[in-house]
Amino acid sequence: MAPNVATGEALAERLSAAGVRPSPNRVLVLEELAREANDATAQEIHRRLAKRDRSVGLATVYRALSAMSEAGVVDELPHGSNETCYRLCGTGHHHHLVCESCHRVIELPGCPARGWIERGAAEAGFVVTGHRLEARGLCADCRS
Amino acid sequence: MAPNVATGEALAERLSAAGVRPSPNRVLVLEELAREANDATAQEIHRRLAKRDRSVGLATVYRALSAMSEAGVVDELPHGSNETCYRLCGTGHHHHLVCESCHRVIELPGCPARGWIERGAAEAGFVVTGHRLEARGLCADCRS
DNA sequence: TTTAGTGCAAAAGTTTTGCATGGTC
DNA sequence: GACCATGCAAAACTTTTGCACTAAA
Repeated sequence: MAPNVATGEALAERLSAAGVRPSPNRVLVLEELAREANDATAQEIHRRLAKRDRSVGLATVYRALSAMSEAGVVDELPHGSNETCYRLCGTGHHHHLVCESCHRVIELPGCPARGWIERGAAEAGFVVTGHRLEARGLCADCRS
Repeated sequence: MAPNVATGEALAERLSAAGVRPSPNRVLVLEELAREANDATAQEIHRRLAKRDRSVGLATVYRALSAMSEAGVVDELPHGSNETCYRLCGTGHHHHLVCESCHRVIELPGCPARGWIERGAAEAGFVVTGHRLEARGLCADCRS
């Protein structure tokens, strides 16, 4: 089954709501991301769209992801490598558990870190603007 | 004052202990990192060494940082941008609070996330191999 | 008519690799 | 000699930018 069932229209609305004009290409990029349960790079999305005869210029893919990430429509998951991964996630505050081997992504809802960070930050005279928590592991499939 | 007072010898020992042969160039790179309270990229280290007439080939800097990071001697802090930052940190488990404006780095000792991750992972059938938590904020200086 | 979006090619920037050389065990 | 570390230059890649063109408000 499709990992993230969402029509183009629903996704377009999501863009509008976030203040990003839902141009055809942006919706295509977001659709492609919605078909992927895990994460994907700009290059991957570009390649996949091309394979489906929905080719979108690479620069446009980058610009689209950038805009959507800025607007909070997609998450940026920079897990270590030198390419940026993107994912279409749930809307609540959550963190990620990523399989090191197959890149499967699990959302962990909630957060254990907020208060802890605030306390440490106050001590150091910092004002916290955000945080990211990412866990690595091996999924059941990749362990066997 | 030097942010991280450490002689070349002490650093060399640290490398040996981690199973990285303390070649002169590796020690130079590590020394340069020790002079920096916050974080630095491979390019920065390369540039700074050159300025101090201790020039080390760029490829060597990359290879050194790679090896030391692998061995756990230095931390890799991939905070978003497309360049990798490195830092010479304390040895205990800790996380980082980074100033968005000046890149000042504070270590927050301890960890609020371990148990929480383990619980979520067990539910999803994952085995956890590690995690990273990074907080962003503004330091006192940058707020004024 | 004015603005925003797009494709293409070129540019910029970081990181990696190949290879020849020199040092070390 | 075998192995590791190194420098240099070239390559590989990802991402950004400039520019001309098109579609849309």
